[in-house]
Amino acid sequence: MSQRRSETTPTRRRGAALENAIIDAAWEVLIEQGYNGLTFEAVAARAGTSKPVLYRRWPRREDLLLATIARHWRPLDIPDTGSLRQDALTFLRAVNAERARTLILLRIQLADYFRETGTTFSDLRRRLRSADQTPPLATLVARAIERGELADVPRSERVVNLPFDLVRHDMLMSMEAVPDETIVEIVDTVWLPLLGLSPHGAQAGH
Amino acid sequence: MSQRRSETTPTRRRGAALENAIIDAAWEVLIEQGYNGLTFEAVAARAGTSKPVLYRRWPRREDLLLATIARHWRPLDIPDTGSLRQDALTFLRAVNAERARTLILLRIQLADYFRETGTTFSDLRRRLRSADQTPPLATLVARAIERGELADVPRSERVVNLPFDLVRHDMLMSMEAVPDETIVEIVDTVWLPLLGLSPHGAQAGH
DNA sequence: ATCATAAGATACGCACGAGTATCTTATGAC
DNA sequence: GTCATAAGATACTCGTGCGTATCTTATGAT
Repeated sequence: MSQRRSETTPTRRRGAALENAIIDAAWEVLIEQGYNGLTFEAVAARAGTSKPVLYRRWPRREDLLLATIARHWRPLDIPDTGSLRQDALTFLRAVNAERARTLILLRIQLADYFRETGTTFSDLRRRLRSADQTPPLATLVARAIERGELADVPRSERVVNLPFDLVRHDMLMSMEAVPDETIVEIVDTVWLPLLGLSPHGAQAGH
Repeated sequence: MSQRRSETTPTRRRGAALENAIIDAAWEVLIEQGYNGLTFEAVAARAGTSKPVLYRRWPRREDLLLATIARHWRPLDIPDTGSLRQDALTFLRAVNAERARTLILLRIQLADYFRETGTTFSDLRRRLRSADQTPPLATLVARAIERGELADVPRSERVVNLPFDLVRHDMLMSMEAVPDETIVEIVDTVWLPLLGLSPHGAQAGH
């Protein structure tokens, strides 16, 4: 339902309150209608304001789009549970949670934007990150090596990042959350064996 | 350049010649402009014809879209080189070749269509396939077991289909062909070890 | 030669959204 | 209380495409 002011309280929003309402509206429209549905008209209506208000702040659609995404882009915490398996499961479940999943699915939601601008999802990620970051799974593996849980041998990035790539693959194919059993299977029957670990001591994944 | 007839040869196309020209034009527009760019106006212009000609054959945009995809949907041959590794490399390289890759990337090109219709890429695949098919990698693994190259033990679908999922993941992320070294790495450092094989006897991948 | 069919061209009314102009008036600084 | 600023509303021109109506005429069957 529109946040348009009711007639009995003709209060005009200003500053951060107004801009937050617009950015929130833009995010909702983007997620529900995709990039092509993200129009000034639709966002203004959803935010209960009017087009000149948006044009004054974001003269181009790309400006509005990037401001919207930047507001919702937050890196995930990297877990430290004491066990590589538990670290990986915790992290992948966080990736699969609604907020993080939605950001991954931007790869698809913004396909027309990438084509139109000749940019890529990686370009967008680089633009939004303050600095280069170690991939989270590389950090988890490094900690496991420190704990003596894993042998300190060279491993390809492909193998280290494997569970994240597989979870992301399933998300991109289904556009939905990945079942928890799938996350457990990926870690237990694919990743840990490849790393030279067995899930022998694994407890129930819940 | 449009296939519109030159004035010196005012020949009107009919039947298959006309329909093939339209479907070819539709495919080009779809691949270049995405689903939203696939308009009757754009396709008619590209095909060198006019909108009534399209509307007479395909009254709805979805009709035109599905006819276009059906014309280009062809299953890949499953290789039989005598070696699981070589079978997998050959198959994945075919997947990575332009025609097959383009069909995989429809997952992204048609994102707005799927959202609008509440359907999925899997629905589309089911609709286009004459019958349920064994996933190609399952066939390759079955043949390796028959040759005695692999132990005959139960294996999860996840593990069997892994290299295809990883190649597809990289394609969806980059919207481009996957480097050949990546395909070799996926087979040699991820898949074969998981299956209990070593690429020891592996020759150069070319 | 005749003729039914349909290709191709063009125009039309309509819907939708971009982007801007214009207006009223709420609002917060002073 | 005054006043500059901008929120919100509304209207406008323009561009684009939908889907259909109308027309001319090429074409292949007869």
